[in-house]
Amino acid sequence: MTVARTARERARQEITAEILAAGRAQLRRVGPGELSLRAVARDVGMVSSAVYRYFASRDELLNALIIAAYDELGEAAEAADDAVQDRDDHVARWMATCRATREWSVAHPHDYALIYGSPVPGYAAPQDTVVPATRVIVRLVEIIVAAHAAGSTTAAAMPPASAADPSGVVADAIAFIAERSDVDLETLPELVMRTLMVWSTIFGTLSFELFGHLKGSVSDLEGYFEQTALRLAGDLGLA
Amino acid sequence: MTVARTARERARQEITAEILAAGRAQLRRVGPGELSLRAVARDVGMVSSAVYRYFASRDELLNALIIAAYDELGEAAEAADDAVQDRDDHVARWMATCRATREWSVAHPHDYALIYGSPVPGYAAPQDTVVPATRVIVRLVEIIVAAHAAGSTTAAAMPPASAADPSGVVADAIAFIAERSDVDLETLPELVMRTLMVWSTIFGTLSFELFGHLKGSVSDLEGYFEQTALRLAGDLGLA
DNA sequence: GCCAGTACAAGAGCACCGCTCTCGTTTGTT
DNA sequence: AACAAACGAGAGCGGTGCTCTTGTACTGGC
Repeated sequence: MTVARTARERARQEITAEILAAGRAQLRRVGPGELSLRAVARDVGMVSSAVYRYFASRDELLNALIIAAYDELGEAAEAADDAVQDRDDHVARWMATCRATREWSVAHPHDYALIYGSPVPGYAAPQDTVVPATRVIVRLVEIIVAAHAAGSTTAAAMPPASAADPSGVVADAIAFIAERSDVDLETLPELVMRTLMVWSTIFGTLSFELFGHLKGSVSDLEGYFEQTALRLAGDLGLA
Repeated sequence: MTVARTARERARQEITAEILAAGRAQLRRVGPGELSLRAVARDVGMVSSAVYRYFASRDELLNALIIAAYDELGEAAEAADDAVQDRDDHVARWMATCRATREWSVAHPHDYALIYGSPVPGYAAPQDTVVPATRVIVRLVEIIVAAHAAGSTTAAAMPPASAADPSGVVADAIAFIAERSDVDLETLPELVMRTLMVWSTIFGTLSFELFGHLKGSVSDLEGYFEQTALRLAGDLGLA
């Protein structure tokens, strides 16, 4: 896989990694919109045109950085869940995963903006970002499913009287999960609906925090996120 | 207020409005990051340096566009609520306001990205954006308060057993509302907490939709938003 | 071991960007 | 009428993404 045959191939891999690292370093200082390919080139001691041997355009470089950011965030979230001793304490696992997600986001605001802010390249995210982008939500779904399999309250599985059956709008999401795991959620459309909503709430909350929309309304941002995550766990029936 | 004394002042107002309009027109084609002050100048038949007589920098122009976008969105949301005949049908008012918010956002994706995407200028949003930015949430709070004053179920006013008292983290938000209206929510911290969460869910959902994060999970985006808004109304006790 | 062929880094250059400065001209005030 | 302020145009600076050309170092086949 990562075996580098010739010296040239090895060098190519190393330099590609160096450019990527310089890009990530620059993202610690400036936002995605201000990230300059020329500046990255300078940081690695190259002339700007040389970088084009490794990335066809600035957008392609940004795309690689997007994938790296998704992977790092997914890694952090999964590690936090894995670290929970009692695998049956689903609330603890949920909170650990949520906390890790926020902590990574707060620590890497520009990376967060890169993946969850307004898309800078085109509108269509390239296909190769899909898998790394799903790591956090896939893990969250695993926790939710485990909790419900263990007999957590099915309160969240019942739609409110006023709302229509969500089967139609969540069909794609159910298929999405079915493709990626052996979990079949077809009999729990309301739970899937709630999961999508909770997912939106988590990243809506983080976007609000990181983009400054909570300024003036919430000062204890960590405490607010904690309270939010707790209520979301309750909404999902993670007793 | 808008009375223009001299011809020069009148011209200044008109040209400022022209520049702003050209900027908004450009936002229909490109995103905030690609908005070019020089292109805006060309559109209004000026040389780029002349624009600096009206806006000190590109960021200041963007800031004016942000305020305009906030105001347009707030206007759309308020108009939708005002159009509901039965003022006591709080669910109808809630849904109308939510729908209008989504409709404006979908119709103006670049304006949406400008105000709810990653902030392009600095980190601190200038003070003069605060008031227009609050129009939607202030209206939503009015509906929620009206519903609870009318005796809607107080289910949402009770925190789940597992979650701590949210009074601490929502204190600023309560003060924020108290400053802007004669509503006192100090006795309903859980409702305020839920309102903040719901607010995050709405814009988290819209950001996910507009920034492409629901691609592959939800195809009927309008239906999904509708179902989401209905459940949020339920969560808030808008019986 | 030599020789194509190829990957590579560097440099010049293009069009565009935000922004500054200067220079006449127009407008409003005294 | 005289002065000052506001204004539009132009040139120019340093920066950007990207392309093209040029010379060089490496690689695989003979």
